[in-house]
Amino acid sequence: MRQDARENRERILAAAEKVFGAYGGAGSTEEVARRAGVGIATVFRHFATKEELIDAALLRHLDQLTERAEALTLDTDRSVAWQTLLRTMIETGATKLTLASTLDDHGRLPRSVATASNRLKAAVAAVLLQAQEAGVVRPSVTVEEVYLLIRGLAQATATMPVQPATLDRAISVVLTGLSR
Amino acid sequence: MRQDARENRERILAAAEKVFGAYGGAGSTEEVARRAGVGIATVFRHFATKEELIDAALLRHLDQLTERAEALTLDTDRSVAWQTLLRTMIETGATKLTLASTLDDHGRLPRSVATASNRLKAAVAAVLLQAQEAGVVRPSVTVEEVYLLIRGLAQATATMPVQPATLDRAISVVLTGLSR
Amino acid sequence: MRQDARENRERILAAAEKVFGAYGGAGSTEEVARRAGVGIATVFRHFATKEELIDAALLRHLDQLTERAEALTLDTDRSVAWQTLLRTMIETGATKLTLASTLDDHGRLPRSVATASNRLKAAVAAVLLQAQEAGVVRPSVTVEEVYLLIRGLAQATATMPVQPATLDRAISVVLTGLSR
Amino acid sequence: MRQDARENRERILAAAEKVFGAYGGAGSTEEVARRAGVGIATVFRHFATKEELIDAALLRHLDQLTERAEALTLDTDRSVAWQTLLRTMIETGATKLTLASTLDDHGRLPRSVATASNRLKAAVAAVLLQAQEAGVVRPSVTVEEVYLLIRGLAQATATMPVQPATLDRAISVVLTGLSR
DNA sequence: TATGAATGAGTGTTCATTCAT
DNA sequence: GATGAATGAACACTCATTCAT
Repeated sequence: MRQDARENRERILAAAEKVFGAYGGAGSTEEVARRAGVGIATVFRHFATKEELIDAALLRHLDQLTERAEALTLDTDRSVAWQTLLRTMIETGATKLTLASTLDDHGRLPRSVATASNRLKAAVAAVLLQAQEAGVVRPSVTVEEVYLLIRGLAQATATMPVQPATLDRAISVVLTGLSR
Repeated sequence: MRQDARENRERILAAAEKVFGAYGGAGSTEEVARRAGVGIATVFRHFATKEELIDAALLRHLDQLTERAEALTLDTDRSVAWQTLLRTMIETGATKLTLASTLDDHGRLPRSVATASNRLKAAVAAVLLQAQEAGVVRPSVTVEEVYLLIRGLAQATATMPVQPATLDRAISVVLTGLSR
Repeated sequence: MRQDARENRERILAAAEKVFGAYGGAGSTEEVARRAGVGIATVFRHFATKEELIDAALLRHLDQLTERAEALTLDTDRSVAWQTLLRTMIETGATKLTLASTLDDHGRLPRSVATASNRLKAAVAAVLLQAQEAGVVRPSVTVEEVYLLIRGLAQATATMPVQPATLDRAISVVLTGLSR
Repeated sequence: MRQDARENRERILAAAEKVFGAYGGAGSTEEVARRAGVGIATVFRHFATKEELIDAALLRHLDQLTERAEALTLDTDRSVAWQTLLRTMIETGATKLTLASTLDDHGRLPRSVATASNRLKAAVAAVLLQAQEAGVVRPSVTVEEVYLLIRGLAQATATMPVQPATLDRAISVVLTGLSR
């Protein structure tokens, strides 16, 4: 039964990511259950609260991004690694869920998510440092503003259809602005 | 009583701007009524529908921003005008733009709002052009990416507390990136 | 001003008859005001309560019918007078309003309406008596059942579209049933 | 819990029949819930809409009447069967038919209800035919006017208190009128 | 005096969460 | 352990009635 439970949990989280990603906190828990192919009570057995569910989905998402960022640390071409990181984070929409949960209860994001967020920030910082060492990014740049810029573009593209070319140009502007 | 009605309308719009700005479409109409100090039915007498209310608040906001942008066109120091515009839009536009984009996302966005949105974009384009003529911004830059960058930072700061210094640095990055 | 008030009162009553006749007690007071071309407050100045308004409209209607019935008493051909009365009462939909008000507060119709109703019943009784004297209606018949039959057909035709031919046949059945 | 749900559904329908029968479409869904002894949401889980609930209650009622009418077809004494049918439909059908007709008036009346209504009319036609064959009813009579007369008396008795004796006499008039 | 704006109680409906099977 | 039914609090919206001009 452990196995089944695990699978259910995964299915629920995946469904939650889609639902809350698409509709924000306005997405309904029943919709999540439906997409996951389980009963509503099962969702609540795994996650006591809607908020908890959103947070868990967010966590999963952040962890996945962290993994990717850490993988990029090993990349040899640091300029490429740096650009790839930015693009990846922006495009996978890291923050659709941040948006959802944050708007909901304004400013109260639970410790676990904060931690995951910091872990991600650290991973980004690592890649950033390498980029700075490689001279691709100005030394005075901090992770904070980088993170803010990434989150901004991620949210903006997540909430509105954006021409790929336009996004490219925006990213270019940021990369240029960071380089000197 | 025409006068009273006008005043109430204004109070309601102001309240709506706060409420929907803070909580997005999830904000409740009753909360708007409470903050405006009127009965719930009064809100609905002025705006037949929650959506209509949101749209009206949005419109008002966009118009205010447009006005500011147009005023900046007359500024003599174009570099300052340019920087001021960005900062203003990011700082004050924050939540309203989030809301606008949320509505847009799901295909809503009535003509009037779309029009106001375009008017604003045109005003921004005007200031941008002057900045380019003054050599403050690279000629190849388009309003589109500028707009995207503004919206991104606006949304990001709206949905999460951001250190003012961090925002400043992020804006600097953007300004630099746009300048060359 | 007396004159204006009178006119308004009439206009309001006429509008009320239409509105409540068509939608029953579900018709809205504002709709009445609109159709009467007056402000809502004017309606309430004339009739303190929605119920009062409905009752007044009903009253007017009953009085008009009574007048017609009394006129028919003077008719020389009593068979024709009798048939005409039935037809008239059924077709003018005497009871649309009865229905409306009665359903609303179930069983509580105010004295004034009861009185008017009785006056009408008396007028009908007069015509009935003449018909009985003329041998057109069986002597054992009472106003009560006649009234009930009229009200029934009136309500039925008022609440559903009925083929004129069908109504004619139904009336014939009643006339026949009453005659022997 | 299938069982419980079934029971609740029945309880809700029974309550709806009472409430809407008595107050028409003006009856409130909450009142239905209260009488059924369930929460309001339970009502809406079973019937997604007030209208759906009304329709379902109507359907149930029409089906019950049809059943009774069909049973009467088997009766040996056709005169008695005929009289019983009329009486039954007028006395029990009262409010539900009012309701049905009200809905119909405004063009509602979903297919399922229309179908049930036609089935009932067919059943009545069958009993009528037998009565005509038995010489109890004139051959030229149509279901249409019979139906209209029934509906009329049903509605009239539903909307106003009527002396049983008076109703009896009215029914007698109709029966006589139909017989020759 | 007539008007139109304001009001709050009420209605249908939804949704996160709990309970019985 | 999983299910789906039940629940009540909340929300958008309506309407008879009152108030200020």
